Amino acid sequence: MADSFFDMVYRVVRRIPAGQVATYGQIARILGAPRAARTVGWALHSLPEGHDVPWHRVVNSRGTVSLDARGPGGAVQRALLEEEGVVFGEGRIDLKVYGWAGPDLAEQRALLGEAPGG
DNA sequence: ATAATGACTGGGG
DNA sequence: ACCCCAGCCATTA
Repeated sequence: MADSFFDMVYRVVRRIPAGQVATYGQIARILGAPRAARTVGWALHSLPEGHDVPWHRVVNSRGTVSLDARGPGGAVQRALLEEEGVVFGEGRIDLKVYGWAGPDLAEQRALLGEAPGG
């Protein structure tokens, strides 16, 4: 399978530029499933080993890491983001500043897998 | 086909 | 602004 929702999530996440972050809900919306935010998180949870997906650029709507912020996972995500220039204020990210604007309409269509012929 | 899981999200006190 | 409750959807066994 190469068109599963999970793979779609990976494609969108790969579109997130360094130094910016997106929310699970935002990715879900881009995929046309505004209520599938949980599934987006699960998709990242199901990430294989040899992946090249910048999963760390995905945070929750609160602007905080959904991983165990107190555990190694959260620390890793935060470290990766800080390496890209993302600043944490009070343990949170200002989505208004570092929030990804999202893909272009054309890009979104491509991510949705819609044919260019209509 | 059903039941269970999960890195979410929004509203009210 | 923060915490808790209920709804949501896709994948898995």
